[in-house]
Amino acid sequence: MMSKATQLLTPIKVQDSMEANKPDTATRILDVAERLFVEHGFEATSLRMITQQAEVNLAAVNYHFGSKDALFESVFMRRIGPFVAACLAELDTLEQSGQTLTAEQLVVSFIRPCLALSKDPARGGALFVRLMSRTLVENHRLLREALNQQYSIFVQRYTSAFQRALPQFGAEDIAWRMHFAFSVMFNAFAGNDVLKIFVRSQVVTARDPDMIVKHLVPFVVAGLTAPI
Amino acid sequence: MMSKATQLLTPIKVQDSMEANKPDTATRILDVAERLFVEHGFEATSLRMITQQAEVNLAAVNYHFGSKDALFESVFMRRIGPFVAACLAELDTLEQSGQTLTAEQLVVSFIRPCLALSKDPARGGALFVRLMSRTLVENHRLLREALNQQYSIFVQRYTSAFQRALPQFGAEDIAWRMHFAFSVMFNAFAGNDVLKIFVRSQVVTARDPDMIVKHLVPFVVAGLTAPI
DNA sequence: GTAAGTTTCAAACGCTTGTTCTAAAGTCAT
DNA sequence: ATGACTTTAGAACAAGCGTTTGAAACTTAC
Repeated sequence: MMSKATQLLTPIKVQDSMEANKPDTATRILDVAERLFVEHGFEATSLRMITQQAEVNLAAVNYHFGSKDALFESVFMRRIGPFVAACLAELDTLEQSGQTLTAEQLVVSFIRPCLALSKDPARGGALFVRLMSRTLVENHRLLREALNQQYSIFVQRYTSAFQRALPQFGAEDIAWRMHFAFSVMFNAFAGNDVLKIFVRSQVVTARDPDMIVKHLVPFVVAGLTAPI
Repeated sequence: MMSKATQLLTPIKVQDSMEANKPDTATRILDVAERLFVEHGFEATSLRMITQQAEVNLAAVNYHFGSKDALFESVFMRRIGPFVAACLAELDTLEQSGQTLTAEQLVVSFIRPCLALSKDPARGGALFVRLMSRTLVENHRLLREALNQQYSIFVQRYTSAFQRALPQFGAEDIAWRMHFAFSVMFNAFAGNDVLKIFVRSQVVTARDPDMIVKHLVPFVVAGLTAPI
């Protein structure tokens, strides 16, 4: 297997324009695995399902990624870095303006990257948010180990930003409200409509991202800023 | 296998007080399966894990329930009926008072049964709410088929109640806000803290149900009633 | 053209899965 | 105690799982 450093130095291969403009093996595996992990979950997705749909050999997964666990980690890591970076960039821009930030601005700084993600199929579209919500509820090894401290800066930055935006609340109140706020935002973009447990289809099944935002922002901001 | 009708007519068996006051085979399977389905998910829970922990024979699951799928359905159905009934009973009590209901009253009418569930180990404690959130994100066959229309009364009752409590909003706005409200309430009781993706432990890990409610109600009510 | 390195491929490995089968054990009314 | 019925028990089943192997095919550099 090519090392990671070697990969970066390798010149980009020009594809035969005739038959295959499809991406290379590893990328095809990542794309298919991402979709199937979201649709069926980690355990219910077999390597044979992945390799068949990606049109690669069964052994290719273990060759390129080492194991099914490592494949999941690669799928997740491919997206989370750019996503967190996008959120932090939004925060940077806001804070550089010097003005006192509102809760709404902070909410939007998180929602905007979600929205961009939802509209960009090249970055997996809305799949990654759904993958995160699945990964969360499936309580993956990945979350308890590798990932845990690596992106803690995300929560730290938002926590201190919200503490400055909502100085009337104590640290514990802020933590609770952030928990609720991010919970509803994540699930909104992931399309987890709890009420669909009880009825066949809700209005949310349309899932126009702009529509989500339009209704989501007032709800979350009101919840965050409500007097105790 | 005993038919369902026969089961209801069978007199309750007096247990030997000496060694086994543990419940009968089917109940023990249901209890263990409920816990393991919540902990590991449906696919990652094997019948052998269940039967070993329940201290019953492997074949007992297929004998009493027919299949693993049917076992899951039984686990779910055992809880959902009483839960929905509790919510509707709260609604009945409120509406019989004749007064105009507030959004907060409606929120509490849902939260109170969640709270009662969380505090009653005999009814699975907080497990059932977690099971629902897992079932939702795992997109189970059960939800797409059997369950779907059976408890639609739940959503109907809350929808019309919220429409009366918040007459300033249109039907679509109500639907969106209910989607958000129930999303955050479910995830709060299920303990799904999205931010724990990024940091090791949040304040929520304590999970004192009364603490959840104290912070949850103001957030949800503010979100529901916020001007558009 | 040769050799070294990289990637693909088919086949097989040992293991676990849900389910089934048949016999044994237990329960209960007559 | 007999016979009908219900429940438990251990063993086995075919099928699917993640992973490994070794050779073939391809690519790249000299």
